[in-house]
Amino acid sequence: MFQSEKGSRESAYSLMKSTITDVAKQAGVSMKTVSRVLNNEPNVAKMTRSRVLEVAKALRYSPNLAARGLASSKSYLLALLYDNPSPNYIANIQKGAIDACREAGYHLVVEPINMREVNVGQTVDLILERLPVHGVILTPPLSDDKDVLAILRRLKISYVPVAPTLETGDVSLVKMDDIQAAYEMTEFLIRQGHKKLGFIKGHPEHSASGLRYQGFVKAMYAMGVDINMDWVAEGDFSFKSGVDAAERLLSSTLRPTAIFASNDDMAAGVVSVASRLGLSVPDDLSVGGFDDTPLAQILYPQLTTIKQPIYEMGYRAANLLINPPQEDDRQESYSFSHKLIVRASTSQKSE
Amino acid sequence: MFQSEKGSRESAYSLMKSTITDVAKQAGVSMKTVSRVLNNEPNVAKMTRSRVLEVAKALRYSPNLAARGLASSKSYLLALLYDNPSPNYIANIQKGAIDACREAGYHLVVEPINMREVNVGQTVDLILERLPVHGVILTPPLSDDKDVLAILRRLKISYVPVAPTLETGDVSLVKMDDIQAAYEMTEFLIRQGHKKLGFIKGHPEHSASGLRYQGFVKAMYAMGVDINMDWVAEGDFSFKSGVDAAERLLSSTLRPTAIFASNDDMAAGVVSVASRLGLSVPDDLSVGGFDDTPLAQILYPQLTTIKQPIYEMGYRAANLLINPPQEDDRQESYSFSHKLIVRASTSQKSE
DNA sequence: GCTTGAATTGACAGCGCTGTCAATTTAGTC
DNA sequence: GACTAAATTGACAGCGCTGTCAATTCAAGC
Repeated sequence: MFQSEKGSRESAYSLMKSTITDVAKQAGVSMKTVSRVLNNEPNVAKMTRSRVLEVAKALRYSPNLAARGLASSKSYLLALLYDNPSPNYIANIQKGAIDACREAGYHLVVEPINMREVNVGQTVDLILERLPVHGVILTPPLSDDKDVLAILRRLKISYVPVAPTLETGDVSLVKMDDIQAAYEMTEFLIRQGHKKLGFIKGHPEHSASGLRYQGFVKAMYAMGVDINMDWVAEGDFSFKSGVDAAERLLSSTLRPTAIFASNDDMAAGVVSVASRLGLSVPDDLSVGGFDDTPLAQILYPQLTTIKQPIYEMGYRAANLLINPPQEDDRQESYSFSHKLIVRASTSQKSE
Repeated sequence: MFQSEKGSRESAYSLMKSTITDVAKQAGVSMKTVSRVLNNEPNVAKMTRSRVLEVAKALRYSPNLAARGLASSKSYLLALLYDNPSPNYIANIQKGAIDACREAGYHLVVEPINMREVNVGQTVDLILERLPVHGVILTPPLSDDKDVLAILRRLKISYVPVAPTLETGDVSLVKMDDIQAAYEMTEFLIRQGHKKLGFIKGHPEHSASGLRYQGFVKAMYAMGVDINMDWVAEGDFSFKSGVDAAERLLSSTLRPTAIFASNDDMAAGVVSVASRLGLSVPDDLSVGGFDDTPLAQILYPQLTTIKQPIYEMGYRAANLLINPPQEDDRQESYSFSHKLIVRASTSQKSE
């Protein structure tokens, strides 16, 4: 029983890749039982289970993903589909997802998708038909892309959209409350004594843009402060667009005393324009951002901003794919909490 | 011959995953021949090849990665191992690698490795034993990690280190010329009339740090400018360390008129300290960075810096793994060219 | 002890593909 | 045309694992 056919595996086991057969022989059970143990299937006697586990450990056995995938048509692979928002956003989602994967022996395949391409659908189709992934994580703005969603459903691949606008109801999703977060930032600025508030919107195709604007409007309304549409500018989340918007908002003689930009990059643009115009931040102008990217702490002055639970969303998204909740305790959406981070770019309005 | 056993595949082929058997039947050849065509193996008649290709296309056939992997012990998977340098660096390497992968039907699995962990080796070992990757891309500082390299060799997994210090000779690597790049920046600053040059080193564990410093020293020497060791500071590539270093360098009455920081984040720290001290950049102090991260253009003033060929290195690294050069045209290392980008943070020294 | 159903285990086929090697066809020579 | 070597093709096994389903063991009840 302790004899292995394939040469002196015992003496050199630490250098060889052992198979499920090796473990089975050593443990004196069938391959199938080993398989059961390794997959946490029920109906294995406790004794047997622990013996197998022991042998597997001793042999440093680790299952071959390809073989598993072929036999079970599971792949232990998750895909992260993204279309380049900030590297920072992706890096964080990615880190969260990978940590969840690692706990479960899964791996993450990353696939950037260029949505400005002609055949986004075809690209996604090709990637996913070839790669037998277990599930897909979608980041904005892909979370709302009809074509992609349709393909995923057609291929019967489960997916979790991160921060989508549409809640289809048939699939779990992870999100944060952009409206509430923007509300809090706006409320904070107003409580600091600001009445002349400017706002810079994000990229029109990102669903978060609309939500953050909604939060701004809602707070202004709730706090009884008028919105001056001259102080609401379009942006696209880029630094450059923040600069452009700020130039418009700050050039007029009647300018806002605080500007809330829909993300940190644009807020950086505002700060930059302000210094060029000789305006002191925060003395002459308070600036609020959104995201809490590393940038927020690198700028001078450091940005007051909203810390998004990006890592957490990535982690949970992967987790939902790996351990899909049972029907009865499935939630439609999993919401994660943000945090208002007050730094030096905002201050009490001095009358 | 046009009859498929598995039901009406023809009528619904666009919705079904077709197998190599389907293609073989349709094309009237054996599975093996189809396999040959799909893998670009030699010894297939041209006619046959094109016919198979046609059928495959019509059937929208795409091979099952798991099955392929199992049968050939290739996996069509590349792994990117990294230990969190800047998200930006990773994002770029990743993008380059993925583009190369996509051209060849490969996919990229990303695996962050925390080098401060106790058992880095074991972690890597586990990941790679489980996941049958075709090759591994190593980013600094993993490129120089003895344990990791040893494991890779033991598992007989080919790898390409990005910007390693050690050139072992038995493996191809991609790099840029950090010494030359730092030389150019230093030379540039000197030619701008600066004689009082400060330098901030990078993280001691990253090989690039030493190289960049070497370039600085070499240029100073070549241009006949003395190095004042009081103006050479240790850093660790973080913004914070740039701030600390700058505070030291700029606090003394006899301060440098230009500071070359080993990366953009630290340069940002310098700029930040300068503004706080009321020094104008570039009038009172020129600042040079390294990397050309997005940050470089967001800062005010925008940074003069070195643009690294990060994307290109990622692309080539993946490419080298997918299409290993033949012995006779194999190069030991593939070097990519950087570029000095002059922006607003440096200026002619006014006497 | 014997029966019965539940718990546990194993035999075996086969996932979709490629490696091996033998069979067949083609081209080249005399 | 016969013969040989080269080019092309195919039959078949098997990669390492899991699903299916049948076999075996166990515990409980009479």
